[in-house]
Amino acid sequence: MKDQYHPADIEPGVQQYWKDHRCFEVDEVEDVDPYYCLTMFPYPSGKLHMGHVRVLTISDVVARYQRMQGKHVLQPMGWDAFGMPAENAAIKHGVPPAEWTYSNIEYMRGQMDALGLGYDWRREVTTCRPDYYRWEQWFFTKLFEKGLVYRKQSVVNWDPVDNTVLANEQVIDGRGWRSGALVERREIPQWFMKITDYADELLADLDKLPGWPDPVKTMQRNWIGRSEGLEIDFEVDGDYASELEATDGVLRVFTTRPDTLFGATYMAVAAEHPLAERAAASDPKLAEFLRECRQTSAAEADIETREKLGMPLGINAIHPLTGDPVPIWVANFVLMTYGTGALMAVPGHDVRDWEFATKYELPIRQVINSADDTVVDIESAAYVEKGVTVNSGEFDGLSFKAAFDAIADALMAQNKATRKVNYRLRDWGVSRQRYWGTPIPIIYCDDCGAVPVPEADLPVVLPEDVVVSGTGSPLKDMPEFVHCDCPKCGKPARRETDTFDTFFESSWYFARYASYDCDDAMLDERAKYWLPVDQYIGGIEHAILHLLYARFFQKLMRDLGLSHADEPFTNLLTQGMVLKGGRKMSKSEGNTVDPQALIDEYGADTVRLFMMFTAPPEQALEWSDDGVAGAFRFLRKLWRNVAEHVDVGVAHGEARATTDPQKALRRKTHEIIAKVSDDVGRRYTFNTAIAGVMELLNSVTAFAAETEDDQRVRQEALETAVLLLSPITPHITHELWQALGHDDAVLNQAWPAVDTAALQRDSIEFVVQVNGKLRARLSLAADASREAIEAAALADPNVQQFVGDKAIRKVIVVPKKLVNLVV
RNA sequence: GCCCGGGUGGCGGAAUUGGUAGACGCUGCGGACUUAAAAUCCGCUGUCCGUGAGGACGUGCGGGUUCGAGUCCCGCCCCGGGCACCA
Repeated sequence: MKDQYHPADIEPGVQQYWKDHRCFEVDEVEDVDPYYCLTMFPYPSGKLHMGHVRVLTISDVVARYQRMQGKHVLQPMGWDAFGMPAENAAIKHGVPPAEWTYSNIEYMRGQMDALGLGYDWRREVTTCRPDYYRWEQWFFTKLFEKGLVYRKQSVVNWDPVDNTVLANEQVIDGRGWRSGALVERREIPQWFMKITDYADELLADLDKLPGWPDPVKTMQRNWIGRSEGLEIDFEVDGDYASELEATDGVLRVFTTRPDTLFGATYMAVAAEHPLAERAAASDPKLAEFLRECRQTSAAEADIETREKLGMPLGINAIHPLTGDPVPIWVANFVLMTYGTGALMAVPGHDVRDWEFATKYELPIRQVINSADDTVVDIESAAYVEKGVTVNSGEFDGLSFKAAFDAIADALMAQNKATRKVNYRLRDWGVSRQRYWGTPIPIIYCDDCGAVPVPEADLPVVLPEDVVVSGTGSPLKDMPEFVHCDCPKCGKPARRETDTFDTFFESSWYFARYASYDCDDAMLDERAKYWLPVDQYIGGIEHAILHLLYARFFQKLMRDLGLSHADEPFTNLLTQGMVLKGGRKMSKSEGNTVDPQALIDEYGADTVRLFMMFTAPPEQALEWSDDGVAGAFRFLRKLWRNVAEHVDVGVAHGEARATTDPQKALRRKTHEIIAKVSDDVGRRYTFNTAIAGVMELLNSVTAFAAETEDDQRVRQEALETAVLLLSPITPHITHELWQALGHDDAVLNQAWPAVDTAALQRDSIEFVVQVNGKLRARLSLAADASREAIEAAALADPNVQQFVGDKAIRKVIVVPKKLVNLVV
């Protein structure tokens, strides 16, 4: 073999070997243990960025490790190919979105191959192709038939100058990114999916996912936000029957704290609430205020962080138990989309209500006292703990639960309340007023209303040869697309021009990989073979939306009989971002690193090794050019060690250790096998696994091989290093494995096993502490008795100095580790 | 604003169940080899005191629990992710 490591000479050849031998093409064979390893598929933005390289490498390492565990591993790849960037590129460069997308895919696929990623490319899925999206159109029509989709008015960001809907990302400091105009919230009709029908199951099944990180499950629980409370009806003084039609003529509010009902001193409604609009009709100041309220993006973060403002409507509600008038205000922090768009404000016992009441000098009433001796002073702050009711008439002196029940019963007896489970989770709005997406398969007929496109007419193909101008959807300007006949009555009708949210495509692609070439159904039997995904890997930024939608889709597919699994992903690994200079790598920051340049300079193995060594996968990774060079140095050192070893001679056969250096190297070899197996197989801490192999190689370097036995022990150590590294750096280890005298490929080898006999130690180092501070280290027999350990510790001169003539009060011995003398 | 993370040497990080803080790598400094450079190898590298042995301090800040806290508890500060139309 060559004595120098030249990755450019070996990597293309190894990749060709995998291709020629179809190493990563897997079918549904029996009597094997299938393992489905999946990476979140990328958006084809142009070139791979370092975040891609990181997640793709992590997945490839897992897939190759599982293969060495004897699993029948599927690792597919595809493209989340619809989305806004393609439209932006089209506006900027005049390239049709389809052409731009397909050429990006070609380029990025080549980069993935150059990284040595082991995919079954036969199964490639591209979401902008009709053979993919036809099935989600079909799926949508099935859900329509089941009543799981519906159309309603919903808020969007409206740019009044460009006359177009903007994504939250396109609103910068409250203004449209192109026009600079102040953005307003506007309501338009949109399609929704009833994810709230599945809220309870989505919540409960989180407990069936031990392989998911706890923070992700907590975020999803909080996002679903189940709360048990009471819907309370407040009569409104005056005739507002038509404004309150949706809530049976009353102002209906949801609260989780009915025990504080007597402390409600005002009501607050959203700016979009019909009562506010009615009041504004005869009050120009109020109308102006509502207009200002609407002048913000629809993003919750914007609404929640702006200054809390309000105005009285001049309308009173009537307290359902006291009969007192309660003024109704409009407030800019009340969300029309949560609950009923109205709330009862209890400033004494809610932080936000307290601040609002203080600002507008509204009354603050204490109706809860502490259950212990804590002093409650609602003049200085809201008291939000659950306690005992006061100032609540006949309901005084009750605990939270008792007051909740008593007040609920009293109201329900008068038909003024209903026990209600409320969710923070809202139904999923899937309509987008954009071109580059899946056409929503609906036809509008003046007589028949919204009619789903019949299966025989699917797919509704998105025209790809278009000019995108940036104002409005090009589909609206294409009569040949819009004009059609009603599938029900045959009269002229109009086709829906909105497209699906791109989360729609990414909510089921994991299943389609199994049935990638099925052209008569969305999924077939093969989905049952592979699903659920054993290991799913992707960015933490997807912890809520994508992962919740995919879980929802899996349940929908199950309920339509397409799949058997309740949950799509058994184990989840969320990887952190790649940073440079402490900031996210991005074009706008101007701090990107091109993976291709690195592959050209150092080879794919170095890039992979650096990515895996520099940080554990869940943490953010700080980029370092010096670190890449260090990774390359390590591979060069590994190569040189093997080259020098085989130069002496390949030494197959049992590695017998008789001398102390032989025993030490064998012990190190097997300690490292144990450590790396745990790090890769259980902990997914690839950084510490690599550190372990580095330690092993340091031991090999320090080992002088003179005898034939020495040579065998060194052979074992080097083979171990090569096998343990092979999932991470598959090209160099492919070459080195053959150099070490093997004909078969390293990727088909079994993961090495620990020889427990090699781990034996005669003595163990104990740490001696006096009052918890380290004072000595002692080498003692592994089976030393407690008394012997204590005696040896006391005999140490440094320990004696710190014990002195003080009495020993206590001795704590941690077996095989530590002894602490408390004086 | 709300939900979820994170903060350890000059740097990335390690410390897996409350038990030796700083593994491994990078950087830097010193040395070997070389005509020279590259490459490679060896030594040192948390701060302070000390020739040394060793000692004091030290894991964002302030308190607490414990024989013992980077790790657990309470209160803060700062940074990152998400907030439903970026993907």
